[in-house]
Parts: sequence; structure tokens; C-alpha cells
Amino acid sequence: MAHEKERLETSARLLRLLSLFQARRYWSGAELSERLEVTPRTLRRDVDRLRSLGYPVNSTTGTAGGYQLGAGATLPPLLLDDEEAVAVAVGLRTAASGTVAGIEEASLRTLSKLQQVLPARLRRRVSALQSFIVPLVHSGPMVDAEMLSVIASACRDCFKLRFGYRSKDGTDSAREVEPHRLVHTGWRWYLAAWDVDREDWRTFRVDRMLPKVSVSSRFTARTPPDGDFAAYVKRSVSFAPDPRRAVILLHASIDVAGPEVPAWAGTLKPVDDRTCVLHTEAHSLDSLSVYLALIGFDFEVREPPELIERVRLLAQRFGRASRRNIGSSGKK
Amino acid sequence: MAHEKERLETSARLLRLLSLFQARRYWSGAELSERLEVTPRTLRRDVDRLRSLGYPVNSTTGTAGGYQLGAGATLPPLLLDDEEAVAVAVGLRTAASGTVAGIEEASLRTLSKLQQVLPARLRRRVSALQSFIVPLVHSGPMVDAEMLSVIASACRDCFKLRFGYRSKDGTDSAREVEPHRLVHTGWRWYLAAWDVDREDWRTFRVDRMLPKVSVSSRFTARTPPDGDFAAYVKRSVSFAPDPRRAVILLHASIDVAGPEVPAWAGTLKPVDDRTCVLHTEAHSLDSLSVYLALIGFDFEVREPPELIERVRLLAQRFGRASRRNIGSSGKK
DNA sequence: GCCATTGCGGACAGTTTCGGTCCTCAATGC
DNA sequence: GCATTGAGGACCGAAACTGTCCGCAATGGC
Repeated sequence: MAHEKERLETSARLLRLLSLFQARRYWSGAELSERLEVTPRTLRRDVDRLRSLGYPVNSTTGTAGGYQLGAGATLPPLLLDDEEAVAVAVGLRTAASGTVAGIEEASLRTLSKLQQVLPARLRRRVSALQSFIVPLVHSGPMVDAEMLSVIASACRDCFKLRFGYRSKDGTDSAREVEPHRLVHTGWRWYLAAWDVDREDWRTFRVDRMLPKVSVSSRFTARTPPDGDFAAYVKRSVSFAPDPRRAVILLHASIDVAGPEVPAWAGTLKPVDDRTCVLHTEAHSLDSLSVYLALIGFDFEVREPPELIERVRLLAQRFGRASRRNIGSSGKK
Repeated sequence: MAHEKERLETSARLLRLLSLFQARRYWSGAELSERLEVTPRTLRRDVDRLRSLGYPVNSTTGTAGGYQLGAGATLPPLLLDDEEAVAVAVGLRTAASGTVAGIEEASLRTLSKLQQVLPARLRRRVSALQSFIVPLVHSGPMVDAEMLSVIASACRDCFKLRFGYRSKDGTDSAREVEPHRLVHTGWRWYLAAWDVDREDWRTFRVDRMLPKVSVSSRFTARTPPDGDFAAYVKRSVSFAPDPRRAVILLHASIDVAGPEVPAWAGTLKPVDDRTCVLHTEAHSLDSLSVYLALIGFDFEVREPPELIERVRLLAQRFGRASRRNIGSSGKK
């Protein structure tokens, strides 16, 4: 009846034990054995089992002794509750969308791993939240997170993709490819794939792929061109424009500016007592202008010309805005 | 010898099976049984075991049949490799630091869960990356992520904390508390804790806690004041200022502005053919001014006065910057 | 429509593991 | 010292696990 033990006992118990260890750091043997409904002896055996699986459990004897899961050589399986799963999914989404440099690909891979097993109700919560995700620095033509996710899954599971592609000169064509790897360079996503019709490797800029991407039959993976996808993409797109390098003169001493300028912004060098210069790379004019709006002191843009132009534009726009305020609202 | 089977077989195999399912979506029975070094029959039994643990495995018969882990009622244990673990950690850090609204607490909890079991080498990688994390909208007095993490762990593991606290009127005092819950309201972190000396519940603003927070002995959890920490904090800090509400008039028709204004920004209402009004809430002046810098058309700030002031300031600063450029660099 | 392929699952038998009980040690903190 | 708490060996009966052998069912290509 309801009392029916499924006799998955041991394995299930190990998982529960891991889960308990992740929910709280310290447990006494008594607490654990009570939770798991086994004898303390069996608990000790379970702990040993975890240890021989490679998950180190520290234990201390004496009064107020107990167990504690420590950091081992390998990460134990993570047992997350609903809220935590949502938090992870959302976190990965933001990280994948380029908020953090250098781990976009890993984030995307992990995200697609998570999506596969995420219960439907949680998926709804994630997508509800994701609309609030701040693509604050919407870097240029923003890539659809959904599309990235579809492509990443197709790469992993070896599914061919069909999509329309707008080439550099603006002409559209229909493609069928065997997707192998998504690569994020600079501020763009590229897909390294085997073009079925052209029978050769191609790289596709994801932001040039037209929705809808459709998933078709499976394929067997090929060996990457010259050993490495990342290298291949890098070579293929090497003619791409350099990331926007900007040079900004700050009217503040380096002692003053240093703490204000976050490390990610770029490198700061002193010029004289009252000025220093910031060399920075950014993905887009937008992100640079955001940065300028946050700078707490006077500045001067040296490079690039587009940014100078943008500053002029913003100056005018902000000027008009504040003049209008004085005029209409009148409120000092 | 090296060949020594640890005879954890079954449980270990289930974990490996889960891991395989997470690495790739589709597997044929033959592949799996080969990987796991068991008979296909045993594999089928393993799959059944997973199923009775609540993790649904879909299977298809016929040629090109196979298995596939589906989304069930509960999330299966996540088995992450190094890169993925780092991605999750970094993602959680950004989410916890308030980039995404509403899940800061869950992110923080998950992060502290992860930190406990994260291998040392990965922890180094995470902290190397975190220095690049973009607290783009550094909302007011930024709270140290490290400190948050320490407090969250102490809450979870029932460790008392000692720290210096700067009260509203600026006086410092030493506190010893039993931390119970971290709550994120609006744009601030609060700690709900039992003050050992005062023998009563207190809420502490985390940004008013002085470093170093030190962890001392353990305590046993108390029942929350009136049932709910979140409610308690909300009541305690209800006198806190409202989140900054801003009203911005956009000089563009709603058809034009609509697509440009991201959903998270706030609600947009039409005024007439050529203007619409944006009601928005933000955590800080900074984040609002960032937003203004990204708006693609003319605007006018109605509320709050601080933002009007800020716009004026930015107008002047940008104006000076572009005038200087015309003067010095001269380069059109 | 046939047939190869692939998953399903019952039955059986030998072996292994598991869990509870009972016991003695060892470390810790009061 | 003594109470508390973990460690772990020994034992035994019960239960679970695995491999083998089997016929069945669904699928997709020919």
C-alpha cells in the first residue's frame, strides 16, 4: 500500500544524504540517521559509501561532533530545490548573454543541460523572470537567447539545423547544416557547422540567422577542421572589425579615479596630477556611453570618433531635456 | 590493485548514468550499456531504477531507438564538469548581486551551497573571474559579495556572527547575533537576526555592517518573529524610502518607442501621437541615468527631482566633453 | 509486408550486498 | 574522569543485484 517501500533504498538514501549535506553544512550522526530512518551504523556505512565515491565527508568525534561534506576533487551532484534551480537557470542566462566575459559558452552549455531536465512549472517561472533580465548593455544586434539555446542543444545532440541566412551583402539563402560548436568571440556568437549543401565547413554569425531555426534529423559528428573549432572560427572571422577600443581622458587624479573605475572597465594610467587616461574595450557604443554616464567626473573622449559623436548627441539630448524641464515643469 | 572494483557499483552507476544523460540527450541502449560496462539487461534495470526515483526516462523502440532523460516533477541531481560548475557559480554571483530582480536570495542560498563543495581549484577560477563581474549598475552603496556569502552560510549553518554596526545616526557598536535570514528588499540587503545582547530580534542593513564579520559558535534556530522573516523585515524597514519611481516623457510615438523600450524598464503609456510616458522603478539614480543614456530619442524627466538634477549634471558634463573635443583634438 | 533493429520485461540462479545488532575503541569537551 | 559521539569489526538473515535466456512489441527501411 502506501507503506510500500520501493526498495531503492540504498541509492535513494545516498542521494538524500547528499541533499541533506547540501542543505546544511553540519549534521550530527543522530540527526542524519533519524532523517534517513536507518540505524546509526548504517549511516556510517552510507558516509563511507559517499567517501568511496570521491565525496569527502569530514567528521569530528566527541560531544558536538558530527559530519560535514567538504570540497573534494570533484563536484558532487547538486541537488537543488525549485527556487535554487530557477536561480541557477536565470544566473546562467545572464552569464550566457555576455554580462560576464569569457564564460558565455560554458554557461550556454550548462543552460541547455539544465533546460532538458527542468520541470515544466520551473521552466515557466524562468521564462517569466527572464523577461526582466537586464540585457543592460544590449550589445549591438542582440542575439535571441532562445535561438542560442536551440542551437546549443542541437550541437550537443547532433541534430541538423535548417535556417535562413542573410549574408554580408544582404542576400538571403536557405541553409542546412550540421552544427558543431557555438563560439563567442568578442561580442558576437558564431556557429561552426558543416554546410550540407556546400559540403564544407562554414561559420555563421548567429545574429544573421533568420528566425525560425528548425531542427531536423540527426547526424554523426565530424572531426573539427584542423583540430579546433575555436581556432577555426577565429581564423574565419579574423577580418572582423576590432572591438571598439576607446581612449578616454579623465579629469581626475589616478588616486581619485582608481577606486571609482571598476577593474573590468579597462586599464587606467596616470597622465599628470590631475588627469589620467583610460584605455578600454567595449562591445558597442551603447556600452561605452553607459560607462560615460556613470563616470563621476569630467572626461574627454579621444577615440573613437563615433564615440565623440555619440557624446555630442547625448550632450544635446540631455541639454534639451533639462532645458525643457526648466521651462515646462518649472520646478527647481 | 588498480583493478579493484569498489563494489559501489549500483549507486555509482546510477550517478554515471545520470551524468551521461546530462552530457548528451539521446543514447542508444547499446552505447549506454557499453559505457557502464554492464549487460543491456542491467541497463534496462538501471533505467527503471531512475524512473522509480522520479526521473522520467523516455525511450523509443525500433531502429534508431534509444533513451532520453526528460523533464520530470523534480529536478534530477546535476552533475557538472569543471567548466559548468564555474559557469554556474559566476552566474549565481551576478544574479545575487542584484542584476536580476527577485531571485537574489535564492541565488545567494544556492551560491553558498555550491561554495561548500566547490573544489579548491575551481574556487580559484571563480574568484579570478568574479573580478570581471560587471556590477554595471552599482546600485548605491554596493554590498560586498563576499560578506553576503559569509552571512548566508552562517544563516544556513547556524553560526553566530560578531560584527561592528553603524547605526542610522552614525554611531558604531559591536554586535553578536544569531543570524536567521537574509532578505533583499528593494535594493538593499537586510539581515534578520536575534541580537544576543539585547535579547530581541533585530534587522541589520548589510551595507551598514562593518568588515570584518567574524563567525563564532553555533546556536539553535529560533522560531521567526510572528511566523515570517520576510514579513518581519518588511515591517521593520517599512519606513525606508520608496524605490525611486521615475516618470519620463518620451518624445516618440508609442509605436516607435514600444519596441525600443525593454520590458523590464517599466510601463509605457501613450500620451498623444508624438509622445508617450514611461513609469519606471529603479534601484538608484545611476541605473536610471544609464537608462536615459540608452534611450534613442528625446525625453523629458518629470520625476524625481534628483533625476532632473542628474540630467542637468550629465548635460553639462557631456557638453564640456564635446566642446573640449572640438577644441583640442579638432578631429572632425 | 517482411525483417532487422531496438527496447521490454518475466523467470531463474548464484553471488553480493545490505542493514540491524552487538561489541570494543578512540577522540573530544565539560 | 565521564558522557557523548564517531569508527569500525564480526555476524547473520534477508534482500537486492547481475547475467543469462527467453518471447514480445514497436519502429523504420527495403
